Amino acid sequence: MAETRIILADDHPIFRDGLRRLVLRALPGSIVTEADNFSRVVDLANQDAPGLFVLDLHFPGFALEKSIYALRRDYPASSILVVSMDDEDETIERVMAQGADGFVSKAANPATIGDAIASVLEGDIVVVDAKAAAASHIDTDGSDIAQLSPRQRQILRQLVLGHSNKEIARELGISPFTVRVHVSALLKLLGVKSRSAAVAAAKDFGF
Amino acid sequence: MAETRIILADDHPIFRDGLRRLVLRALPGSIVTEADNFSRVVDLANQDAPGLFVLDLHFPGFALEKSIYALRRDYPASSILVVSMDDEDETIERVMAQGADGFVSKAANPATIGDAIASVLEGDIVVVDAKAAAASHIDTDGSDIAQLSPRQRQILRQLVLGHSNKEIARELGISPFTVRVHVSALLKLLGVKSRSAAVAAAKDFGF
DNA sequence: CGGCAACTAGAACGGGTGTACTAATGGCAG
DNA sequence: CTGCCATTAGTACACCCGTTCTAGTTGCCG
Repeated sequence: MAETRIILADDHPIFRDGLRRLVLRALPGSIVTEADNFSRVVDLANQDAPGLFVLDLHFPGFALEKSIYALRRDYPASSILVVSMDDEDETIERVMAQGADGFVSKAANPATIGDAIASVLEGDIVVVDAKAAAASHIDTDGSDIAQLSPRQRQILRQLVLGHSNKEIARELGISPFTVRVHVSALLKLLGVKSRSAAVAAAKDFGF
Repeated sequence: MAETRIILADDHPIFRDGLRRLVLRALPGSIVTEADNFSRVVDLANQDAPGLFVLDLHFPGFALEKSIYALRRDYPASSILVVSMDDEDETIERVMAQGADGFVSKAANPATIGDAIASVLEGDIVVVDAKAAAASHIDTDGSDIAQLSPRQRQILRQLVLGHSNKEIARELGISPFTVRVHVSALLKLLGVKSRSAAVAAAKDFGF
């Protein structure tokens, strides 16, 4: 719950984004900084030693047989978690032998990765290979959103843009009163009590 | 802007999540359904032929030399975009030769992938290899959020949970008046005009 | 120690939000 | 054709939100 600093390195923007979301979910209130190459990782760590490194296994400047060891030496108080596409047993062994605190396959489901992040920061040693990853049967969470009427989805999109009822009315060419009817119905369907919560729910789905 | 249906297939949950967000950004109002294996893709397409398939190159049940052709044949009106980690020239050639409408490297930055999705749906043929992907210099968008005070970040976390000022006050053990002061300051710093917009901004960052 | 920033609390005001009604229209399935 | 649902519009009411004040208390940096 503290102000843990976390340095996240991966050269694939989509993956980096996904990992940041996971970290912020697993460790609410933590401060995540990102890098897409190893020298940037070192820069960031020099500015302020993090509680945790979350590292991809293949990104510019990173060398398995050197980089983990270097971080271990220079930032002994920081935990190191490696997240990799390559989850061969041999690779995992080499990573752990270099002194990492954890290894997680990128094929693992989000909840599992989140748990691993939290555990490693607690001081545990964690290994999640492809077999332990488990097929995350696809979220039916979207079902709430999928069952909205077309107009309601349209309204929801406006809410996500932070628009007021008046602005939405102008945008869609209908009365503000009508907008309120739609919003009210929307909140009931999403099972939330305020438009802010509706925005949060929609954004969780990716809206 | 219509109600375009899109089927998204990838067996890596994090990547699938990221792609869904990209699709929903690139095509607001579209309806995205997901699959982590090819037979599920076919099931979904049979229920309702999509305007676009967004497919990973390696996932259970998918065979490059058969599956793209099969979709082309059974759903001739649907566009097909392949998104792959493997962005060798030879692989791209094989994918396009099978009749895909587009190919995008997973290393591409989100904006580029989003553009590709929109273009393919417009009927264009698009190829984005690793060289065209361009290093998406890391978003400093988070800077807005990074410069918040600890208390403000704490308040923001509460906003994202959809809590009212009264609830936040109870949660943090302070007066509702004080909460309003924090929220007001927060909105100014984030450059938004309402708490809903603040939630949207925070969620975009991954909060 | 003096000044600055963060956090706290409250008053006052204008406007926004959410619910509960009534009511009318158009479309589509049975 | 009839009933149901989505959409539209309005009224009324209670409550919440966001801004702008003033003002007191920390704690830290120079």
